[in-house]
Amino acid sequence: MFGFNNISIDKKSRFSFPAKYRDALINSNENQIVITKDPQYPALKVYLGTEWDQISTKLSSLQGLDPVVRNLQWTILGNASVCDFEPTGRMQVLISADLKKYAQIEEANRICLIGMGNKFEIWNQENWEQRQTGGSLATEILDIVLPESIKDMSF
Amino acid sequence: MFGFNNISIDKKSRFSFPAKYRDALINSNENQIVITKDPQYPALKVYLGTEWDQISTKLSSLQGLDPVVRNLQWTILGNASVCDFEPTGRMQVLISADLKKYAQIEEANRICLIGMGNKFEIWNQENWEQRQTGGSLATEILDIVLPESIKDMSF
DNA sequence: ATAAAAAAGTGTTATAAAGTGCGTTAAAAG
DNA sequence: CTTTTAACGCACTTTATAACACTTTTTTAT
Repeated sequence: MFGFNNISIDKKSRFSFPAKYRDALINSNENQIVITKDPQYPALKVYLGTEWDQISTKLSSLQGLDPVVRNLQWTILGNASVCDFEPTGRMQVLISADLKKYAQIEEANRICLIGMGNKFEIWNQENWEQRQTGGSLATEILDIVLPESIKDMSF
Repeated sequence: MFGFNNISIDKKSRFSFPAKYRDALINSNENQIVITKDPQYPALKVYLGTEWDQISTKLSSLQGLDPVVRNLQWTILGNASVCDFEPTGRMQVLISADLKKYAQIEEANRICLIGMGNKFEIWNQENWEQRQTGGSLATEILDIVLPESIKDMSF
């Protein structure tokens, strides 16, 4: 599941997955979708249920007394929103007010949904364009020294 | 059980778990909830009964001559408040005056309840926002050299 | 020590807000 | 032109919270 999509969100903050992903979603047998914060950019990550189970299990098991680990746990686990998901239906997903704020899509009625294979990202249109043209964003968080325990994880 | 929730506490210092966690709580078959102090931050930890049994058993079994271990035992075990909990009911939990003070939510009528998988955290709203945006808090306790005995525990 | 008063804890209900589902219209694709 | 997809609007359902009433415990005064 790849590619760029500019889609609408309704008054109740729901978006629906583009129909082109339906078959893949049905085949992957998912009934849950998880949205959470991207730890580095003002964007959201969208995981399928089984993918999320793996990531969250791994991340929760790490030593939480390490402040870098704890920060990642807060960001990723502490902001995750799990939704029931029916790929045969309308494939709608709600974005919480909190996550909208983080991704700077509070006011927007359109968002960018980027297919990244087994996960998606949600971006504010302007931020996405700026990244694509090589610009950097004010809120980037890049200079973290990662502990060994999370070096082999891909979020 | 994941995610951020801004919820109210009533005049009697009770909060109720968001309904979205009900199914998970019923399935986990819990009838007790334990609230205690977070050893590093001005926040509270909320454990399910069975999870608490494991943590508290493990922690109490550690030898208490090491001052770091002793401090963790005091903080976590010595401040735990066990409540009966009925997931089919209103899912209400009382926060003691002492714990409210520790988490700096004495005056607040709203708190942040953060789902971290198998446990929750309770934060004062301002502190949580500050942590999320990378700020540090005055009361943080970070520079601990951990003894081997607790390196494999995740609280 | 007892009774009254105050405080703390528990439970119920009503109302507004948030979330969900579904039909219709509009737009795009084949 | 027909079919599919996306967007919108409305109605229904669920949830959150504040207000209130009642019970139990603790404190205070006699």
